[in-house]
Parts: sequence; structure tokens; C-alpha cells
Amino acid sequence: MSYGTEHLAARLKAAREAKRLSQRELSALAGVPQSHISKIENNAVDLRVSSLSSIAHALDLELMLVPRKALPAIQSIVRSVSSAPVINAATQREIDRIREKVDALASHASSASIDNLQRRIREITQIPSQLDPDILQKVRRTLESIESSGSNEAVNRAVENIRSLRNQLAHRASSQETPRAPRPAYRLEEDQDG
Amino acid sequence: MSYGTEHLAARLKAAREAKRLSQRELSALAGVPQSHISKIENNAVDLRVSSLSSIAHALDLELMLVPRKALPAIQSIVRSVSSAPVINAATQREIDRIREKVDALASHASSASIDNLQRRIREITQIPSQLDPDILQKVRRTLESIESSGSNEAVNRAVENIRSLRNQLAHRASSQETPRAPRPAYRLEEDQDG
DNA sequence: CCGTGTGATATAGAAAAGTAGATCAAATGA
DNA sequence: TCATTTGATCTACTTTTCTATATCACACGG
Repeated sequence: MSYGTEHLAARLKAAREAKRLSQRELSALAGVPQSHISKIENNAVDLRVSSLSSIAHALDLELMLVPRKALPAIQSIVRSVSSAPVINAATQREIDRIREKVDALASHASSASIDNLQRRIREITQIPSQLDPDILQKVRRTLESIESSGSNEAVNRAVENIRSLRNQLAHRASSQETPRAPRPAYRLEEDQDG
Repeated sequence: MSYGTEHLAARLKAAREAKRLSQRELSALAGVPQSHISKIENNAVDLRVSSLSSIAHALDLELMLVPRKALPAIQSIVRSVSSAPVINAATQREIDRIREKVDALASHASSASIDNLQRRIREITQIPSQLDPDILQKVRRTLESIESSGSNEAVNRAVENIRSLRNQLAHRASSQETPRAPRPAYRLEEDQDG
């Protein structure tokens, strides 16, 4: 099932997650069955332009045909426009350090647990709430303990760590705002996919 | 047959014409039947993303999902990148004046002949050859004679006029270059579509 | 006027998308 | 522990693309 359009599927999924919508919610917005959205995100269908378009619109995205040679410039613009929300410098720096650690860990020895960890980290950086640098520092320390011990146990502990943090943040965010108010687009994560 | 994707169809057609490819030639490049390309350009199908993608690639275009709020900036980039080829200032000015005339004519009284005229004008500005300002001036004079007389006869004479000019240019161009050498992308015309 | 190239159209059939709807295991929160 | 929500995955059915191929009217140049 390769249609040469894998990046589109990934892009849609990333955009949906950045908006913190479930597939069913997006389904309602776009008028497309949840089962179909699942297939689309997993690149299991060669979808029609109308489907792509309606889903994209529900995610505040626009389908465009751009000249090859304009690609770099455009990608740069997209990056700058859909970057992470206001966040203070210390927090951003802490996030960057964590990402480095995780990437290092991943390149050293890839495993399902580490993939999981990477996903969690990405999720966290997409949460609109202001992140507490102290908490992030704690996360980093956990990561560093993994580096020294190298045990899979430690990785799983870190994942658990981050997951509960994420849940806290998500909860805090949803209780502060209108249940499903459209939020601005946050980091779309395609710049650290590979 | 409205799929909310009319602009894509128009874009593909414009891109193909800017490259001076026939539907059959594009068909060969993209691996899609000419009959299908015709339907696509006429917005008679809700095509699949893989089809759109392969045709786009054959035309040096890339399919992208861009954030709504990045649209203006991106469109500006696209315009600047896919602008008309080197052409001297006098010629460009003459072309602009002709376009104005035709637009005025079109808004005054629309007819099939005038639509035809508009298309011809657009075609001419896409031809890679250097246009002779003198010839263009002659075209404008013809247009002005239409303005005063208002006869449909005159319009048709102008169309004939321009058509032969176009054929001359096309012929000159194709005899100068490798039969179907890939040419740089010229003006994509979507900025004066409506 | 005649041959060629153009885009639009038709036919028939194979392949796939798309629909509504149910179910499932896993994660989560209470 | 229990109910809910998540995404993935089925079924059965309809609709449509897409392909290959041929034909059409028309514009064009020789």
C-alpha cells in the first residue's frame, strides 16, 4: 500500500494530534467515517482529493500545488508559521536538551520502549499549557539515569513518568478552556519526524 | 460535478499549458490516459491523490498541505518563483496594456468571441519567445478599433490576428530548441484567472 | 483539401474508495 | 474494579475512479 503520498498521511495525523482531536471528533468535523480516517492515517488507502480536502479543511490546512523550486522557501514559511506556542526561553531550552538526550538514546539502541519515549516527548511539546521547567528538568534527570544504567526498566519508568505528566497537562488544559474550542495550530512535528 | 477542488484542476491545466505540453504528452509523462487528463482538467472527476500526485510531479509541482494562515505568504512566494520569463520592459508594458483593454472589453460585454480573445492573449504571454513590441502594438491598435466599432466582426478579426501571431511564435520557438526539451516554468497564469 | 495533432467523449470492465455500522484491545480516569 | 474513550479492523454494499481503446469535431500547416 504505497501510493507515494506517505507524507500526507503523516501530516494529517500530526495536524490532528496537534489540535488534540480524536479520530471520531475529526470524523464529525470532516464528515468522514472514523474507520476511514484510521485507514487514511495509516496510509492504507489512496484517498480521493475531495476526502483529503475536507479533512484538511477541518484541520485548517489547505491543499496546494507548488512549484518544485519554491519548496524550500515554502517549507521554511510553514515551519515558522506553525511553530510551537508562546513558551518561555528556559522551558524551550529544557525541551531541546531532552530531545537531544532521547535522540542520542534512540540512535544508540532502538527499541519499542524508546520509540514510545520519543512519541511521548513529542506529545508533551505540543501541549498548549505552559510547561514547568522544573518538571522538565526532572524528566531529563530520569533520562540521564537511563543513559548510565542502560536498563530497559529505566526507560519504561521514564515513559511512565512522562505519560503521567502529559495527562496532568492535558487535564489542566481542558479544564481551563471551552471543552473543544478551536485552538491555534501548535508545532506540527514534521520537522523532527525522521 | 463540484468537488470543491476546481482550483486544482485549473492549476494543472495552467501548468501543463505553461510547459506547452499536450494532454497526450503529459499522459505519457505521468502514466495517465489522455482521456482521464481531459476529465481531470474539466473537473469531471474526483481524482485520487496518487493520480493528482503523478500528474503534478510530471509538471514539476508538489502537492502540499499548508496551514491556512500561511497561505498569503506562500502564494506570494509561488508568484515570485513562477513568474514570466525574461522579457524586456517595453514588451511587458505593452502586454499589460493589451490585457487591460481586453478586460475592459470583457466586462463591457461578455461573449464567446471575447472569451476566446482573452484566452489567446493569455496564451501569447506564455510563449517563451521574445515578443516583438511592435507586433503587440499592432494587436493593441486592433483592439482599440474594436472598442470604437463594437462589432463582433472586429473581435473575430482580432482573434484571428492574434492566433496567427501565436502560431508564428510557437513555430519559431520549436524550431530553435530541442523538440520537447523541458523548459523552465513560465507564468502560471493563475493570477489573472478570474 | 488533406494529413496531423488537438481536446472532448464514449464504452466496458476491473479495481478501489467510500459508506454505515459493529467490534476489539489497550489506555485511561474514576 | 468498572465504564469510557481511544484507534484499528472487520463486514457488506454502493459508487466511483481508472484503464484501454476508439472516435469525434476542430484547428492548423503544407
